Amino acid sequence: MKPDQRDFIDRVRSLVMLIPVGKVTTYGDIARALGIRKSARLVGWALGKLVDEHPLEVPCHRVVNAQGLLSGRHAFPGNTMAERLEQEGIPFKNSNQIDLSHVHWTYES
DNA sequence: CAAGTGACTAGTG
DNA sequence: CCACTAGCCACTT
Repeated sequence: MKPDQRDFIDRVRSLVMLIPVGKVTTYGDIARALGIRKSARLVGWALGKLVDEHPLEVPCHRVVNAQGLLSGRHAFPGNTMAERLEQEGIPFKNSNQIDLSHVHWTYES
């Protein structure tokens, strides 16, 4: 793997580690925090790598798309993503969509 | 090298 | 609210 890709993945990892328990953020929010607003797809790509490399220490399940849909649920075994969110008290609208309005966390400070 | 496909999003009608 | 689009870039075919 290329060094710049390695760096990108590591930067995504450090940002994902900041998401508080019981809160979630979106691919676009992470992309904005990295200064690459238009490349939200790459954040999803990086998360896929992270769930392979650090399935337990990086809370990749706390990242959903801008509509609250669990678009990454297939990268986890079985129903792990929804189970972890449920465990943390995230309010669901239905089986694969959460209610972002009360638990949406961002990097603005 | 060309074209299709995503863990995406904001804009437009 | 839904459908469609452009922009994005790694990866596969």
